[in-house]
Amino acid sequence: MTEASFRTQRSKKNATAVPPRGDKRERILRGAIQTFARKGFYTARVSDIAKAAGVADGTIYLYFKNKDDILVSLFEERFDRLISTLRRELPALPDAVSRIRHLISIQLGAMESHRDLAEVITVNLRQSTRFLRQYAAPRFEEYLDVMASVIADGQREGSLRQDLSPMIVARAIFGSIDGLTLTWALGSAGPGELTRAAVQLTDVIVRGLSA
Amino acid sequence: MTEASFRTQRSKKNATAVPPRGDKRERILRGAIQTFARKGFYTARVSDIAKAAGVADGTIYLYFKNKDDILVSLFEERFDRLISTLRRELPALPDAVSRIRHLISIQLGAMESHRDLAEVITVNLRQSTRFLRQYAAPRFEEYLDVMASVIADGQREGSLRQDLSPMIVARAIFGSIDGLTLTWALGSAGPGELTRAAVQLTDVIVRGLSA
Amino acid sequence: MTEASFRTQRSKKNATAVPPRGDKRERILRGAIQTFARKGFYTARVSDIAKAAGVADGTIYLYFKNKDDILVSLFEERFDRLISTLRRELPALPDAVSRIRHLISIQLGAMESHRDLAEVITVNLRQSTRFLRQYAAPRFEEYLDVMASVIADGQREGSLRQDLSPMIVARAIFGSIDGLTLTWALGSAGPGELTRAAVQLTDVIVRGLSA
Amino acid sequence: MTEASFRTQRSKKNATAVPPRGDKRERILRGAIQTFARKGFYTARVSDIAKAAGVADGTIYLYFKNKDDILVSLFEERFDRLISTLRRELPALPDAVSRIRHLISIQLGAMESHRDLAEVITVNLRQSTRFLRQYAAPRFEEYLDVMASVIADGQREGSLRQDLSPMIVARAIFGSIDGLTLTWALGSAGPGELTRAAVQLTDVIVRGLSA
DNA sequence: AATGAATGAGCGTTCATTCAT
DNA sequence: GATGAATGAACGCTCATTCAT
Repeated sequence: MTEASFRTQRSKKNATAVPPRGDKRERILRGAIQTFARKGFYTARVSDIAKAAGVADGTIYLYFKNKDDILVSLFEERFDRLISTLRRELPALPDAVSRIRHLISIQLGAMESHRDLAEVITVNLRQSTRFLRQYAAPRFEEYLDVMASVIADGQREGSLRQDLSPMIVARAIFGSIDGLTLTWALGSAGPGELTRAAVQLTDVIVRGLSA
Repeated sequence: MTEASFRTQRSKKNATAVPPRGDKRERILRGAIQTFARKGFYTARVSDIAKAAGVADGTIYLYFKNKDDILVSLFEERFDRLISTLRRELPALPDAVSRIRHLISIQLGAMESHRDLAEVITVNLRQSTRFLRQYAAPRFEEYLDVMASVIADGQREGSLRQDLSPMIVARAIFGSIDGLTLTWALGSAGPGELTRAAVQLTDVIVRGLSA
Repeated sequence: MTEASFRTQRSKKNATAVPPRGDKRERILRGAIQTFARKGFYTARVSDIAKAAGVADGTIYLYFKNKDDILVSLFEERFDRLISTLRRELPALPDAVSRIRHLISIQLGAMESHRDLAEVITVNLRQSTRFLRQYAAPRFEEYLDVMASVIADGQREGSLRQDLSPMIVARAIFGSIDGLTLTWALGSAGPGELTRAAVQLTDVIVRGLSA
Repeated sequence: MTEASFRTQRSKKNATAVPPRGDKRERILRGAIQTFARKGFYTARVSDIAKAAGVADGTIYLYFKNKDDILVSLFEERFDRLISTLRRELPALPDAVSRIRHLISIQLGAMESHRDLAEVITVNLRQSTRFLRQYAAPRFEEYLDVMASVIADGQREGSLRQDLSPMIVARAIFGSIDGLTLTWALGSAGPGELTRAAVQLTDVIVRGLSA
């Protein structure tokens, strides 16, 4: 991954000029998740991904601009789903506390049911500072904003302490979720283990934030 | 980085048979921190590190087995310092709450005063799952153990809630610190910003954990 | 050439997993013969071979495991031809003396018509004792066995002296052929010079061995 | 070994400007023989030779111009001894046949009592055609001349067949000796095995050459 | 003279990407 | 669209050689 490559790669909205029809794109993404999770972004060869996806090496370049673009697209698409799920579901909940509860549960639940993806997001995404800064950070910021506004709402409601910066709290919450996910993904994960951790985490956070 | 290389590389305590005298080793480590922080582990060329350290390319191999070994040594040595600082200072403190406070402050303080190192540890270290699993995890575990035993002590003392798993709490706390560090290192960090965040974080955690 | 590499490199029958179709492999072998003959195995760069073969550097690695494997394959394939030629043709001849005559003539003839190959076999193959011992020796032994059994047959027939060890004689004959080839390949070889030498050599040997 | 390096390296009669006193030079040569025999010229590192000789790496360059020069000097000095021994002893013998006998016995005897040197001469010397052509060939020619003149003398005496080219015979004899030495050096050499082979070889050659 | 830490040119090999089929 | 053989730039590492001590 050329450091410089991040700067320009997303200049075209869609990396693929005319995305050909079919499930191949999705198969490649799945193959990439699997391969990145197993070997890491840099150690994974494009041909490994092709093999995992059951396509020829060259086919990948019909759907993605280059290797970086696979990771970027992966992150973009999966993360977008998470954000829109949250945007759709959170408003339906009555108060800040239940929203925080839901938010943590959604994120940890998503990770628990897609372990490979969890590894890719918690581990592989952090390939380089520049990648994070130039590509991931903005989208990540968006996610943190969702969190922060839940906190801010709660402060306005009066249910949460008002002496805290919503953004700092959001970062800390995100970090704690990420930390749990990471250690879970790395360890010999028992099923449901992550969900159980979620309950305790939520509990601590909610109590720590309550007015 | 060969995935397999982690398995054996640290078999000898010291990668360099007879580390020649001098400050060169330290200069190389510093050059590596700087270079990894700027470009990421994989994108950093060994010759970049050499240039940053002001030595010839070949000199690096007098002090380190290979490129991997630089990262590993980096992590090992800097992390060891953190752990031993904690092991030395924590017992002097009177109760669990002040120990948690100190622990968070030490870790965030260390990061704030060594921003490049912070980047390397929060970002570059996560190069591959296998790296984490095979090399970093054990040492990381050691660190979490220190945290967990502070929590467990507090539970025995009666100052902390007893319905929480110390290990889960430790992971979450570590994650939240790591998350703050990451966003700080990536952002345009104002001086003291991290320290300020630390206060709020500590406050939430302590309140969340209190009996 | 790692000394150790000979031990395992031939573990798979065919170094190339799925040798792609085409004449490229043969072109590379020819380029290698030319290059090794001109510069010697160690001094020849892989890129020299590629250039001589008219392929890209990387292409070589589609057909050969590594540089060593080129030399090994070269030797293996060309030597095998010689051995099977002998195995096919010798039995047709009526007596030991004519077989010896033919054998010498075949070997020297093969060398005379492939001067570069002659150089590679007489000179470059002797890169290291370990190479000879671990790889070349067995195949070489096979060749000597063919020779030795011709001698032994002659002794049984009664046409050759019986007070000599067939294997020692085979080694000496091989050496004398090799010596002539070497000096011929190194010198300013007149055409037919080697063939003329062959006649004299044969004559001496046959007379020296006759009962 | 740069191919080009042979051309110029011997331009100064003595590679070492002022050969410093002492046994170091000899120790280095012995270390080199041992190391070359074990690992081959190219695979042997200069530091290996230094270790075998019990001197520092840099010391080698006080006695030899470079790595090539070690091999060249080795060959030169040891071969010179052989040639002068022959030049001294052969004239004392009464006839061509006993001279041939002695010559073979001297050469094989020298090899048998210095196995490492035998390996170096039969194997390592053949590093590259250019080395042989530019450096070894002349001295080698000198040796062959000694042999050839013994043959020519015998032909003039009438004891040897006159229909053979003395030079071709010399090459073949040298080759046969070399072949025996090589297989002996590579194999699990029993003591005296080479001497025994010598008797048979001599016998065949003498009979083959007799008028 | 002797040392051995330091140097840096040089090369084998990998692998993302291309393109003829 | 799909393929996969071919490409060649790029880089980690080695090791002969130098030179300050």
